[in-house]
Amino acid sequence: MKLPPLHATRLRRAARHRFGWRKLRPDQLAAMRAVMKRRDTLVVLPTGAGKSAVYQVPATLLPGPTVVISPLLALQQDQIAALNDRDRPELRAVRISSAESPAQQAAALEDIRQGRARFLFTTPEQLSNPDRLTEVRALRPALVAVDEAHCISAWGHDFRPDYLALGHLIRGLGRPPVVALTATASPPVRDDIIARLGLHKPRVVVAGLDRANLFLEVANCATEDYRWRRLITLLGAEERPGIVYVPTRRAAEELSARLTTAGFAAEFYHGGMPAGAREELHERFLADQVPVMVATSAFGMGIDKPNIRWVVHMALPDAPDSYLQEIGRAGRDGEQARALLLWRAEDVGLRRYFTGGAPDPDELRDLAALLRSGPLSRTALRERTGLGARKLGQLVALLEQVGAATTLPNHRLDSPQYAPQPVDAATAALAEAERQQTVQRSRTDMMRAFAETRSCRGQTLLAYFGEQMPRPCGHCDNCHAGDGVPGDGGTTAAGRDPDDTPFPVHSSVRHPEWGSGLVLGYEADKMTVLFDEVGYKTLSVPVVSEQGLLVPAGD
DNA sequence: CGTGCCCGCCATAAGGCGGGCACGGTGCGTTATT
Repeated sequence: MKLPPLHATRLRRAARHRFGWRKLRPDQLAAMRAVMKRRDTLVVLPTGAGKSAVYQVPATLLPGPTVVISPLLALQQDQIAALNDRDRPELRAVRISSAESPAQQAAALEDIRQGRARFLFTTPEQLSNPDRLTEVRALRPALVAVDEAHCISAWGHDFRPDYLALGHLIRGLGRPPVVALTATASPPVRDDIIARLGLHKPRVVVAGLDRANLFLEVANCATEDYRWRRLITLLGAEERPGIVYVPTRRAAEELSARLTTAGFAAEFYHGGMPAGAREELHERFLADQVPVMVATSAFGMGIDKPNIRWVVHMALPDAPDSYLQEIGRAGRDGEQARALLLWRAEDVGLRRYFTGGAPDPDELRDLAALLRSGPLSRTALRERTGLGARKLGQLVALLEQVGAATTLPNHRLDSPQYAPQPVDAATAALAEAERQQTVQRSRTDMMRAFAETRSCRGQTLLAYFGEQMPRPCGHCDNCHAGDGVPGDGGTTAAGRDPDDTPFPVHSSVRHPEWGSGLVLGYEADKMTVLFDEVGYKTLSVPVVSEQGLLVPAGD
């Protein structure tokens, strides 16, 4: 027997009366109900599917303010404006960040305290200040919403180290229930989010990864010139606006200039531009004043625009995670949209570079030894070791993961009580770095496999995310070329015999060489398995069956 | 890992070529200076 839909009526009423949303989709409602029951929740929904609603509607019903942790100040700005435009005190949002003066920050806290505002937007960096944490804790938040939660996994290791500590920081807030939200999270990223935030038996809601109105297309480009001509062909045929993703800042500037010269008005956007210019471009794009945006991956997070007609990639992305997120910005209005990937084998080199090489064991050892001499600030460590901030961050993160370093509340770094000897710490950290890089490389391998596959791209992409699609998607180039027409159920991939799937999806298996792994999915005669140590692998089902390569493993 | 650029080399001369080298993404916050 199913229990009656607790809270559903209240949630629907709040959505309608306070936000003007007449309908809630089942996945939204399921997530909201979990939040209402004070249960930790992880929500994976595409941009524009009403992710924000999942925390905003329950927030208006809970007895206390909601702390929203969101990675980008520009993104927060839009979300705050959207809430405050409704001009209802129970929806008012304030913010604490480096963009506010101390007086403004005090006023924001006071507004929450007095019940004049319900949402407090902030960053992990703010909360990592102990005084700040105490102030926010004193507000007795009823809910913590972590927006763009995949950043924990993507940025935590070195880029924004405070993301790594977010779980501890939330505990420091008195550990209210947590709802984590993201548009793309493959199984290991989900696990990472759950582990790092310390979510307790979370309700996981995943929906809408397949986008039927998005046509997926890939072209392997033998030359740079061919890549350019394919782009021009699309620009000549399609409406505006659209986004062209390029791998480097320089490429963004050069390509937009070249396009403009060729008669296709375009702007460029990347992380090296002044904040003011970025903000202005962002707004102009939203206002339909930028027909073609040529950008690095800096552009797009939180872009909530319904009418983007196409997204072109001028290089192989680093992983299907980023790819899905970037193409997911197209066709949010439900109208037809295109995702075209123009790639070359040479693109992989840049990805290799960004993945990074092996850290220096001597540097690791010396750093571990230095930490044993007592707590030191990052600045002091930089001076003593001569390492740059980025590199030091990487090494410290690795040492933390092997128990040879710890961050104190005052931000100083210290050696834990039972830390391993520096030499052993270095060895362990090196192994950990290798494992991380192997997994990251395997993600790029999967991106390349997606680009090279001759079977349904929708199925291939979803298999990576551990979602089964029973039939070919019908909205990719390979489906349209005739392999596996959807709906007839009788040919190739669509007509797979259940006997051809020797292990259930999401079951654990063991490989003699690669160790334990998780079956993510099947498409055509291939199966995708995510191994703990070596990352993603695609195996031939007949070979696995004939040679008994995999055996079931306990969880 | 791959690309693009500079430099020097060779030597009928001019331009072509090889070696060497720099560069390559994502942003919070703080602080010193205009």
